[in-house]
Amino acid sequence: MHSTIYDVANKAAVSAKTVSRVINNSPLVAPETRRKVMAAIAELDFHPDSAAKGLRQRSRRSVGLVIPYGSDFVFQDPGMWAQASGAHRALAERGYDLVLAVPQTPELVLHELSRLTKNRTVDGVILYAMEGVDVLIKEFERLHIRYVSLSTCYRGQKNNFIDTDSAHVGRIAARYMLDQGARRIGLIREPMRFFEAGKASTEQGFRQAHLDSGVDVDDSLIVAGDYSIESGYECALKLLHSNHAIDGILCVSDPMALGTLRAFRELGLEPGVDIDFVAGDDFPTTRAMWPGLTSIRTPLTEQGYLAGAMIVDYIQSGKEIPGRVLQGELIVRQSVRCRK
Amino acid sequence: MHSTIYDVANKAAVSAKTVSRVINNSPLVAPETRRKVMAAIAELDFHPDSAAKGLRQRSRRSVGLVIPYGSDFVFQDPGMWAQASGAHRALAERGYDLVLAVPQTPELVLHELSRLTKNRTVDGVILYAMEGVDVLIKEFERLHIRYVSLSTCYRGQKNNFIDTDSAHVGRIAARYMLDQGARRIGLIREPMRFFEAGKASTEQGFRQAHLDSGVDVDDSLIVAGDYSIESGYECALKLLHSNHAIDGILCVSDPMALGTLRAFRELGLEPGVDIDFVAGDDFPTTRAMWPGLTSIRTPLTEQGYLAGAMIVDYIQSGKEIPGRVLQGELIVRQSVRCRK
DNA sequence: CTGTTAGCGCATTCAG
DNA sequence: CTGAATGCGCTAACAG
Repeated sequence: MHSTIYDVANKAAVSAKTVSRVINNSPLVAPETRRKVMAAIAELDFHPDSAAKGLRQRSRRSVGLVIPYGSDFVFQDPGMWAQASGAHRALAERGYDLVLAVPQTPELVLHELSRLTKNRTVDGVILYAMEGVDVLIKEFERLHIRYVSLSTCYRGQKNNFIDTDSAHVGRIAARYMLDQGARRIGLIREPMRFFEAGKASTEQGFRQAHLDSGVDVDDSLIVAGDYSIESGYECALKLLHSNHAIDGILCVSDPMALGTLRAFRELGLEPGVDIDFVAGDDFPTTRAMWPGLTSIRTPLTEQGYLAGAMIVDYIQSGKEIPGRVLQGELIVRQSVRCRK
Repeated sequence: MHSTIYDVANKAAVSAKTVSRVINNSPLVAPETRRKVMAAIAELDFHPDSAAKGLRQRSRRSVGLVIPYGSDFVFQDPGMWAQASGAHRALAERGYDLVLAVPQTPELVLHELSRLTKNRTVDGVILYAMEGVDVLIKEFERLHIRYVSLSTCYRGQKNNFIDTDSAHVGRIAARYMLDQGARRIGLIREPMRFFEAGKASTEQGFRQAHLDSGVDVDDSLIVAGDYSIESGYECALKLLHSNHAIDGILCVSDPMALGTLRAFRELGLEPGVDIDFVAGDDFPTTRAMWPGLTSIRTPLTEQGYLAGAMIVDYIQSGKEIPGRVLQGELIVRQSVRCRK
């Protein structure tokens, strides 16, 4: 039913090895021979068996994308999909397939990774760095599992990661709001222990911006959400109902920004009119729902793309690659009032 | 570096075949032998090579998920994630990996599928049925590519699909609105030529409900969106700005519902107070952003799950499986007024 | 219950 | 430039 390299060799009246050379683009084939072989391949609709090839070449040409927090989280966070999208594209361009691995509990992560890598289903993995992965990474290094992490896995990590600079966006967003005249800004930040402890948080940049502007930070105006819409809603209500007069809110993620907008709506507040607001992520959902929101744009798709490119480099070269840190930017629209 | 089945056999002082039996859970192994082999496996940290196994057994234990419309669409539609999530879980439970295939253009779909299936990277595929796939399906059948489609690919398809009944939800949603006293309902429906031509649309159910209630349908109140937030916004504005007095809006998808809510907000309309509204999909985004919306809930995660289960059945049995149609339901909350 | 033989489909020697 | 032999790691088919 499926034809093999020998069928092609027979039809083209050459040896199997010659066919092999043709399909692997070896230059050591006479043009005429190549033509004959190509014709036979087309005629038989021959596709080299990836398992046989992988067995021989010890490479599966595929990469696992591992997200250690269960389907519900993965499949609902748009940021994760942006990263996955970028990774998929980089891999596809390089001839690698993307295998999704979504362990249902954190305990299963290492098991899943062992399976995928040790049985050579994949040549390497891209993994989402969250609190707790540092212990896994030690295992990976011991086991020579090739990985690239999205964000850093442990303090001082030098290689094999693509990170985004949270402190930077916190700083530029807060500075902008302060420059426009806001004085009491509420911050809805990422969860307290989501990333590894060494990673600079949005809050650090937020505080730095205040320091730079000579404005005091009120600790009670800093609250941490869990990236969900609900938590954005609750954090915003908490800030808005506190008896401190809030000037504006800076919210670091898109779903949480949506929750904040719900709180605004319920309280009859219009962002850019009654209160300053900087939203996170700048994803289509919020952008299209509330046009004109000034937002933080983090290059998540690019992060995924670079991670895909990096893991392939690593796999093919065998050499670890220095990590990279990406900078987000502030997209200024109309939700922060100018009162200078 | 990696140990093989022979290393294990040596250490356990048995033959390779016996090791093979142990790792494949054959009952034909003495308990004591099994114990010895297991110990050797653990000691050597042995994992059978998936390529070698696949080559021998002619099965890769993986399934492709093919979405023929490019990354941008795929990675942004929450309904797609829900389906992907369900499919992933079903496959994981059955020991199959999920390989993502996202051809960047419709023309590349067949090529991508050929590659994945003919070179045996995957044992079968789950594919998203959209207009145009019917020609692909003929190819698949000719090539014996095993597939299960999400929704039907061509009129009269009997096997290998998991569909959802659009007409049904259109009918129950419209009937409910009519029962509550709405008389001029705008419908924001799915794109006109998104699914195969034979598939009953929401509009058909919508019309049937009107027929059942003896209420005339005004054709100008039926508009088709493209599943995006923007199109929901534009469709809603079109309906609301028409000089027909609109009672309510029925919107079949969640992102379009979000766009509709933006239109409501801009016009100062409160759903459930100033206008009736039934939203689509009932995804977290809209549900958490606007609590209290009466919504259509389509079991998309279940659809993906069943598709994953079905493709594995098909792969393992070699027999085509009769298709299934899933019914959505109406989740009644507070966005439709009762005026009886 | 266990072992031997052979070969899945391809690519790597090493010769021509 | 081309081909013959050999084996990647595993498991069917057959013995015992």
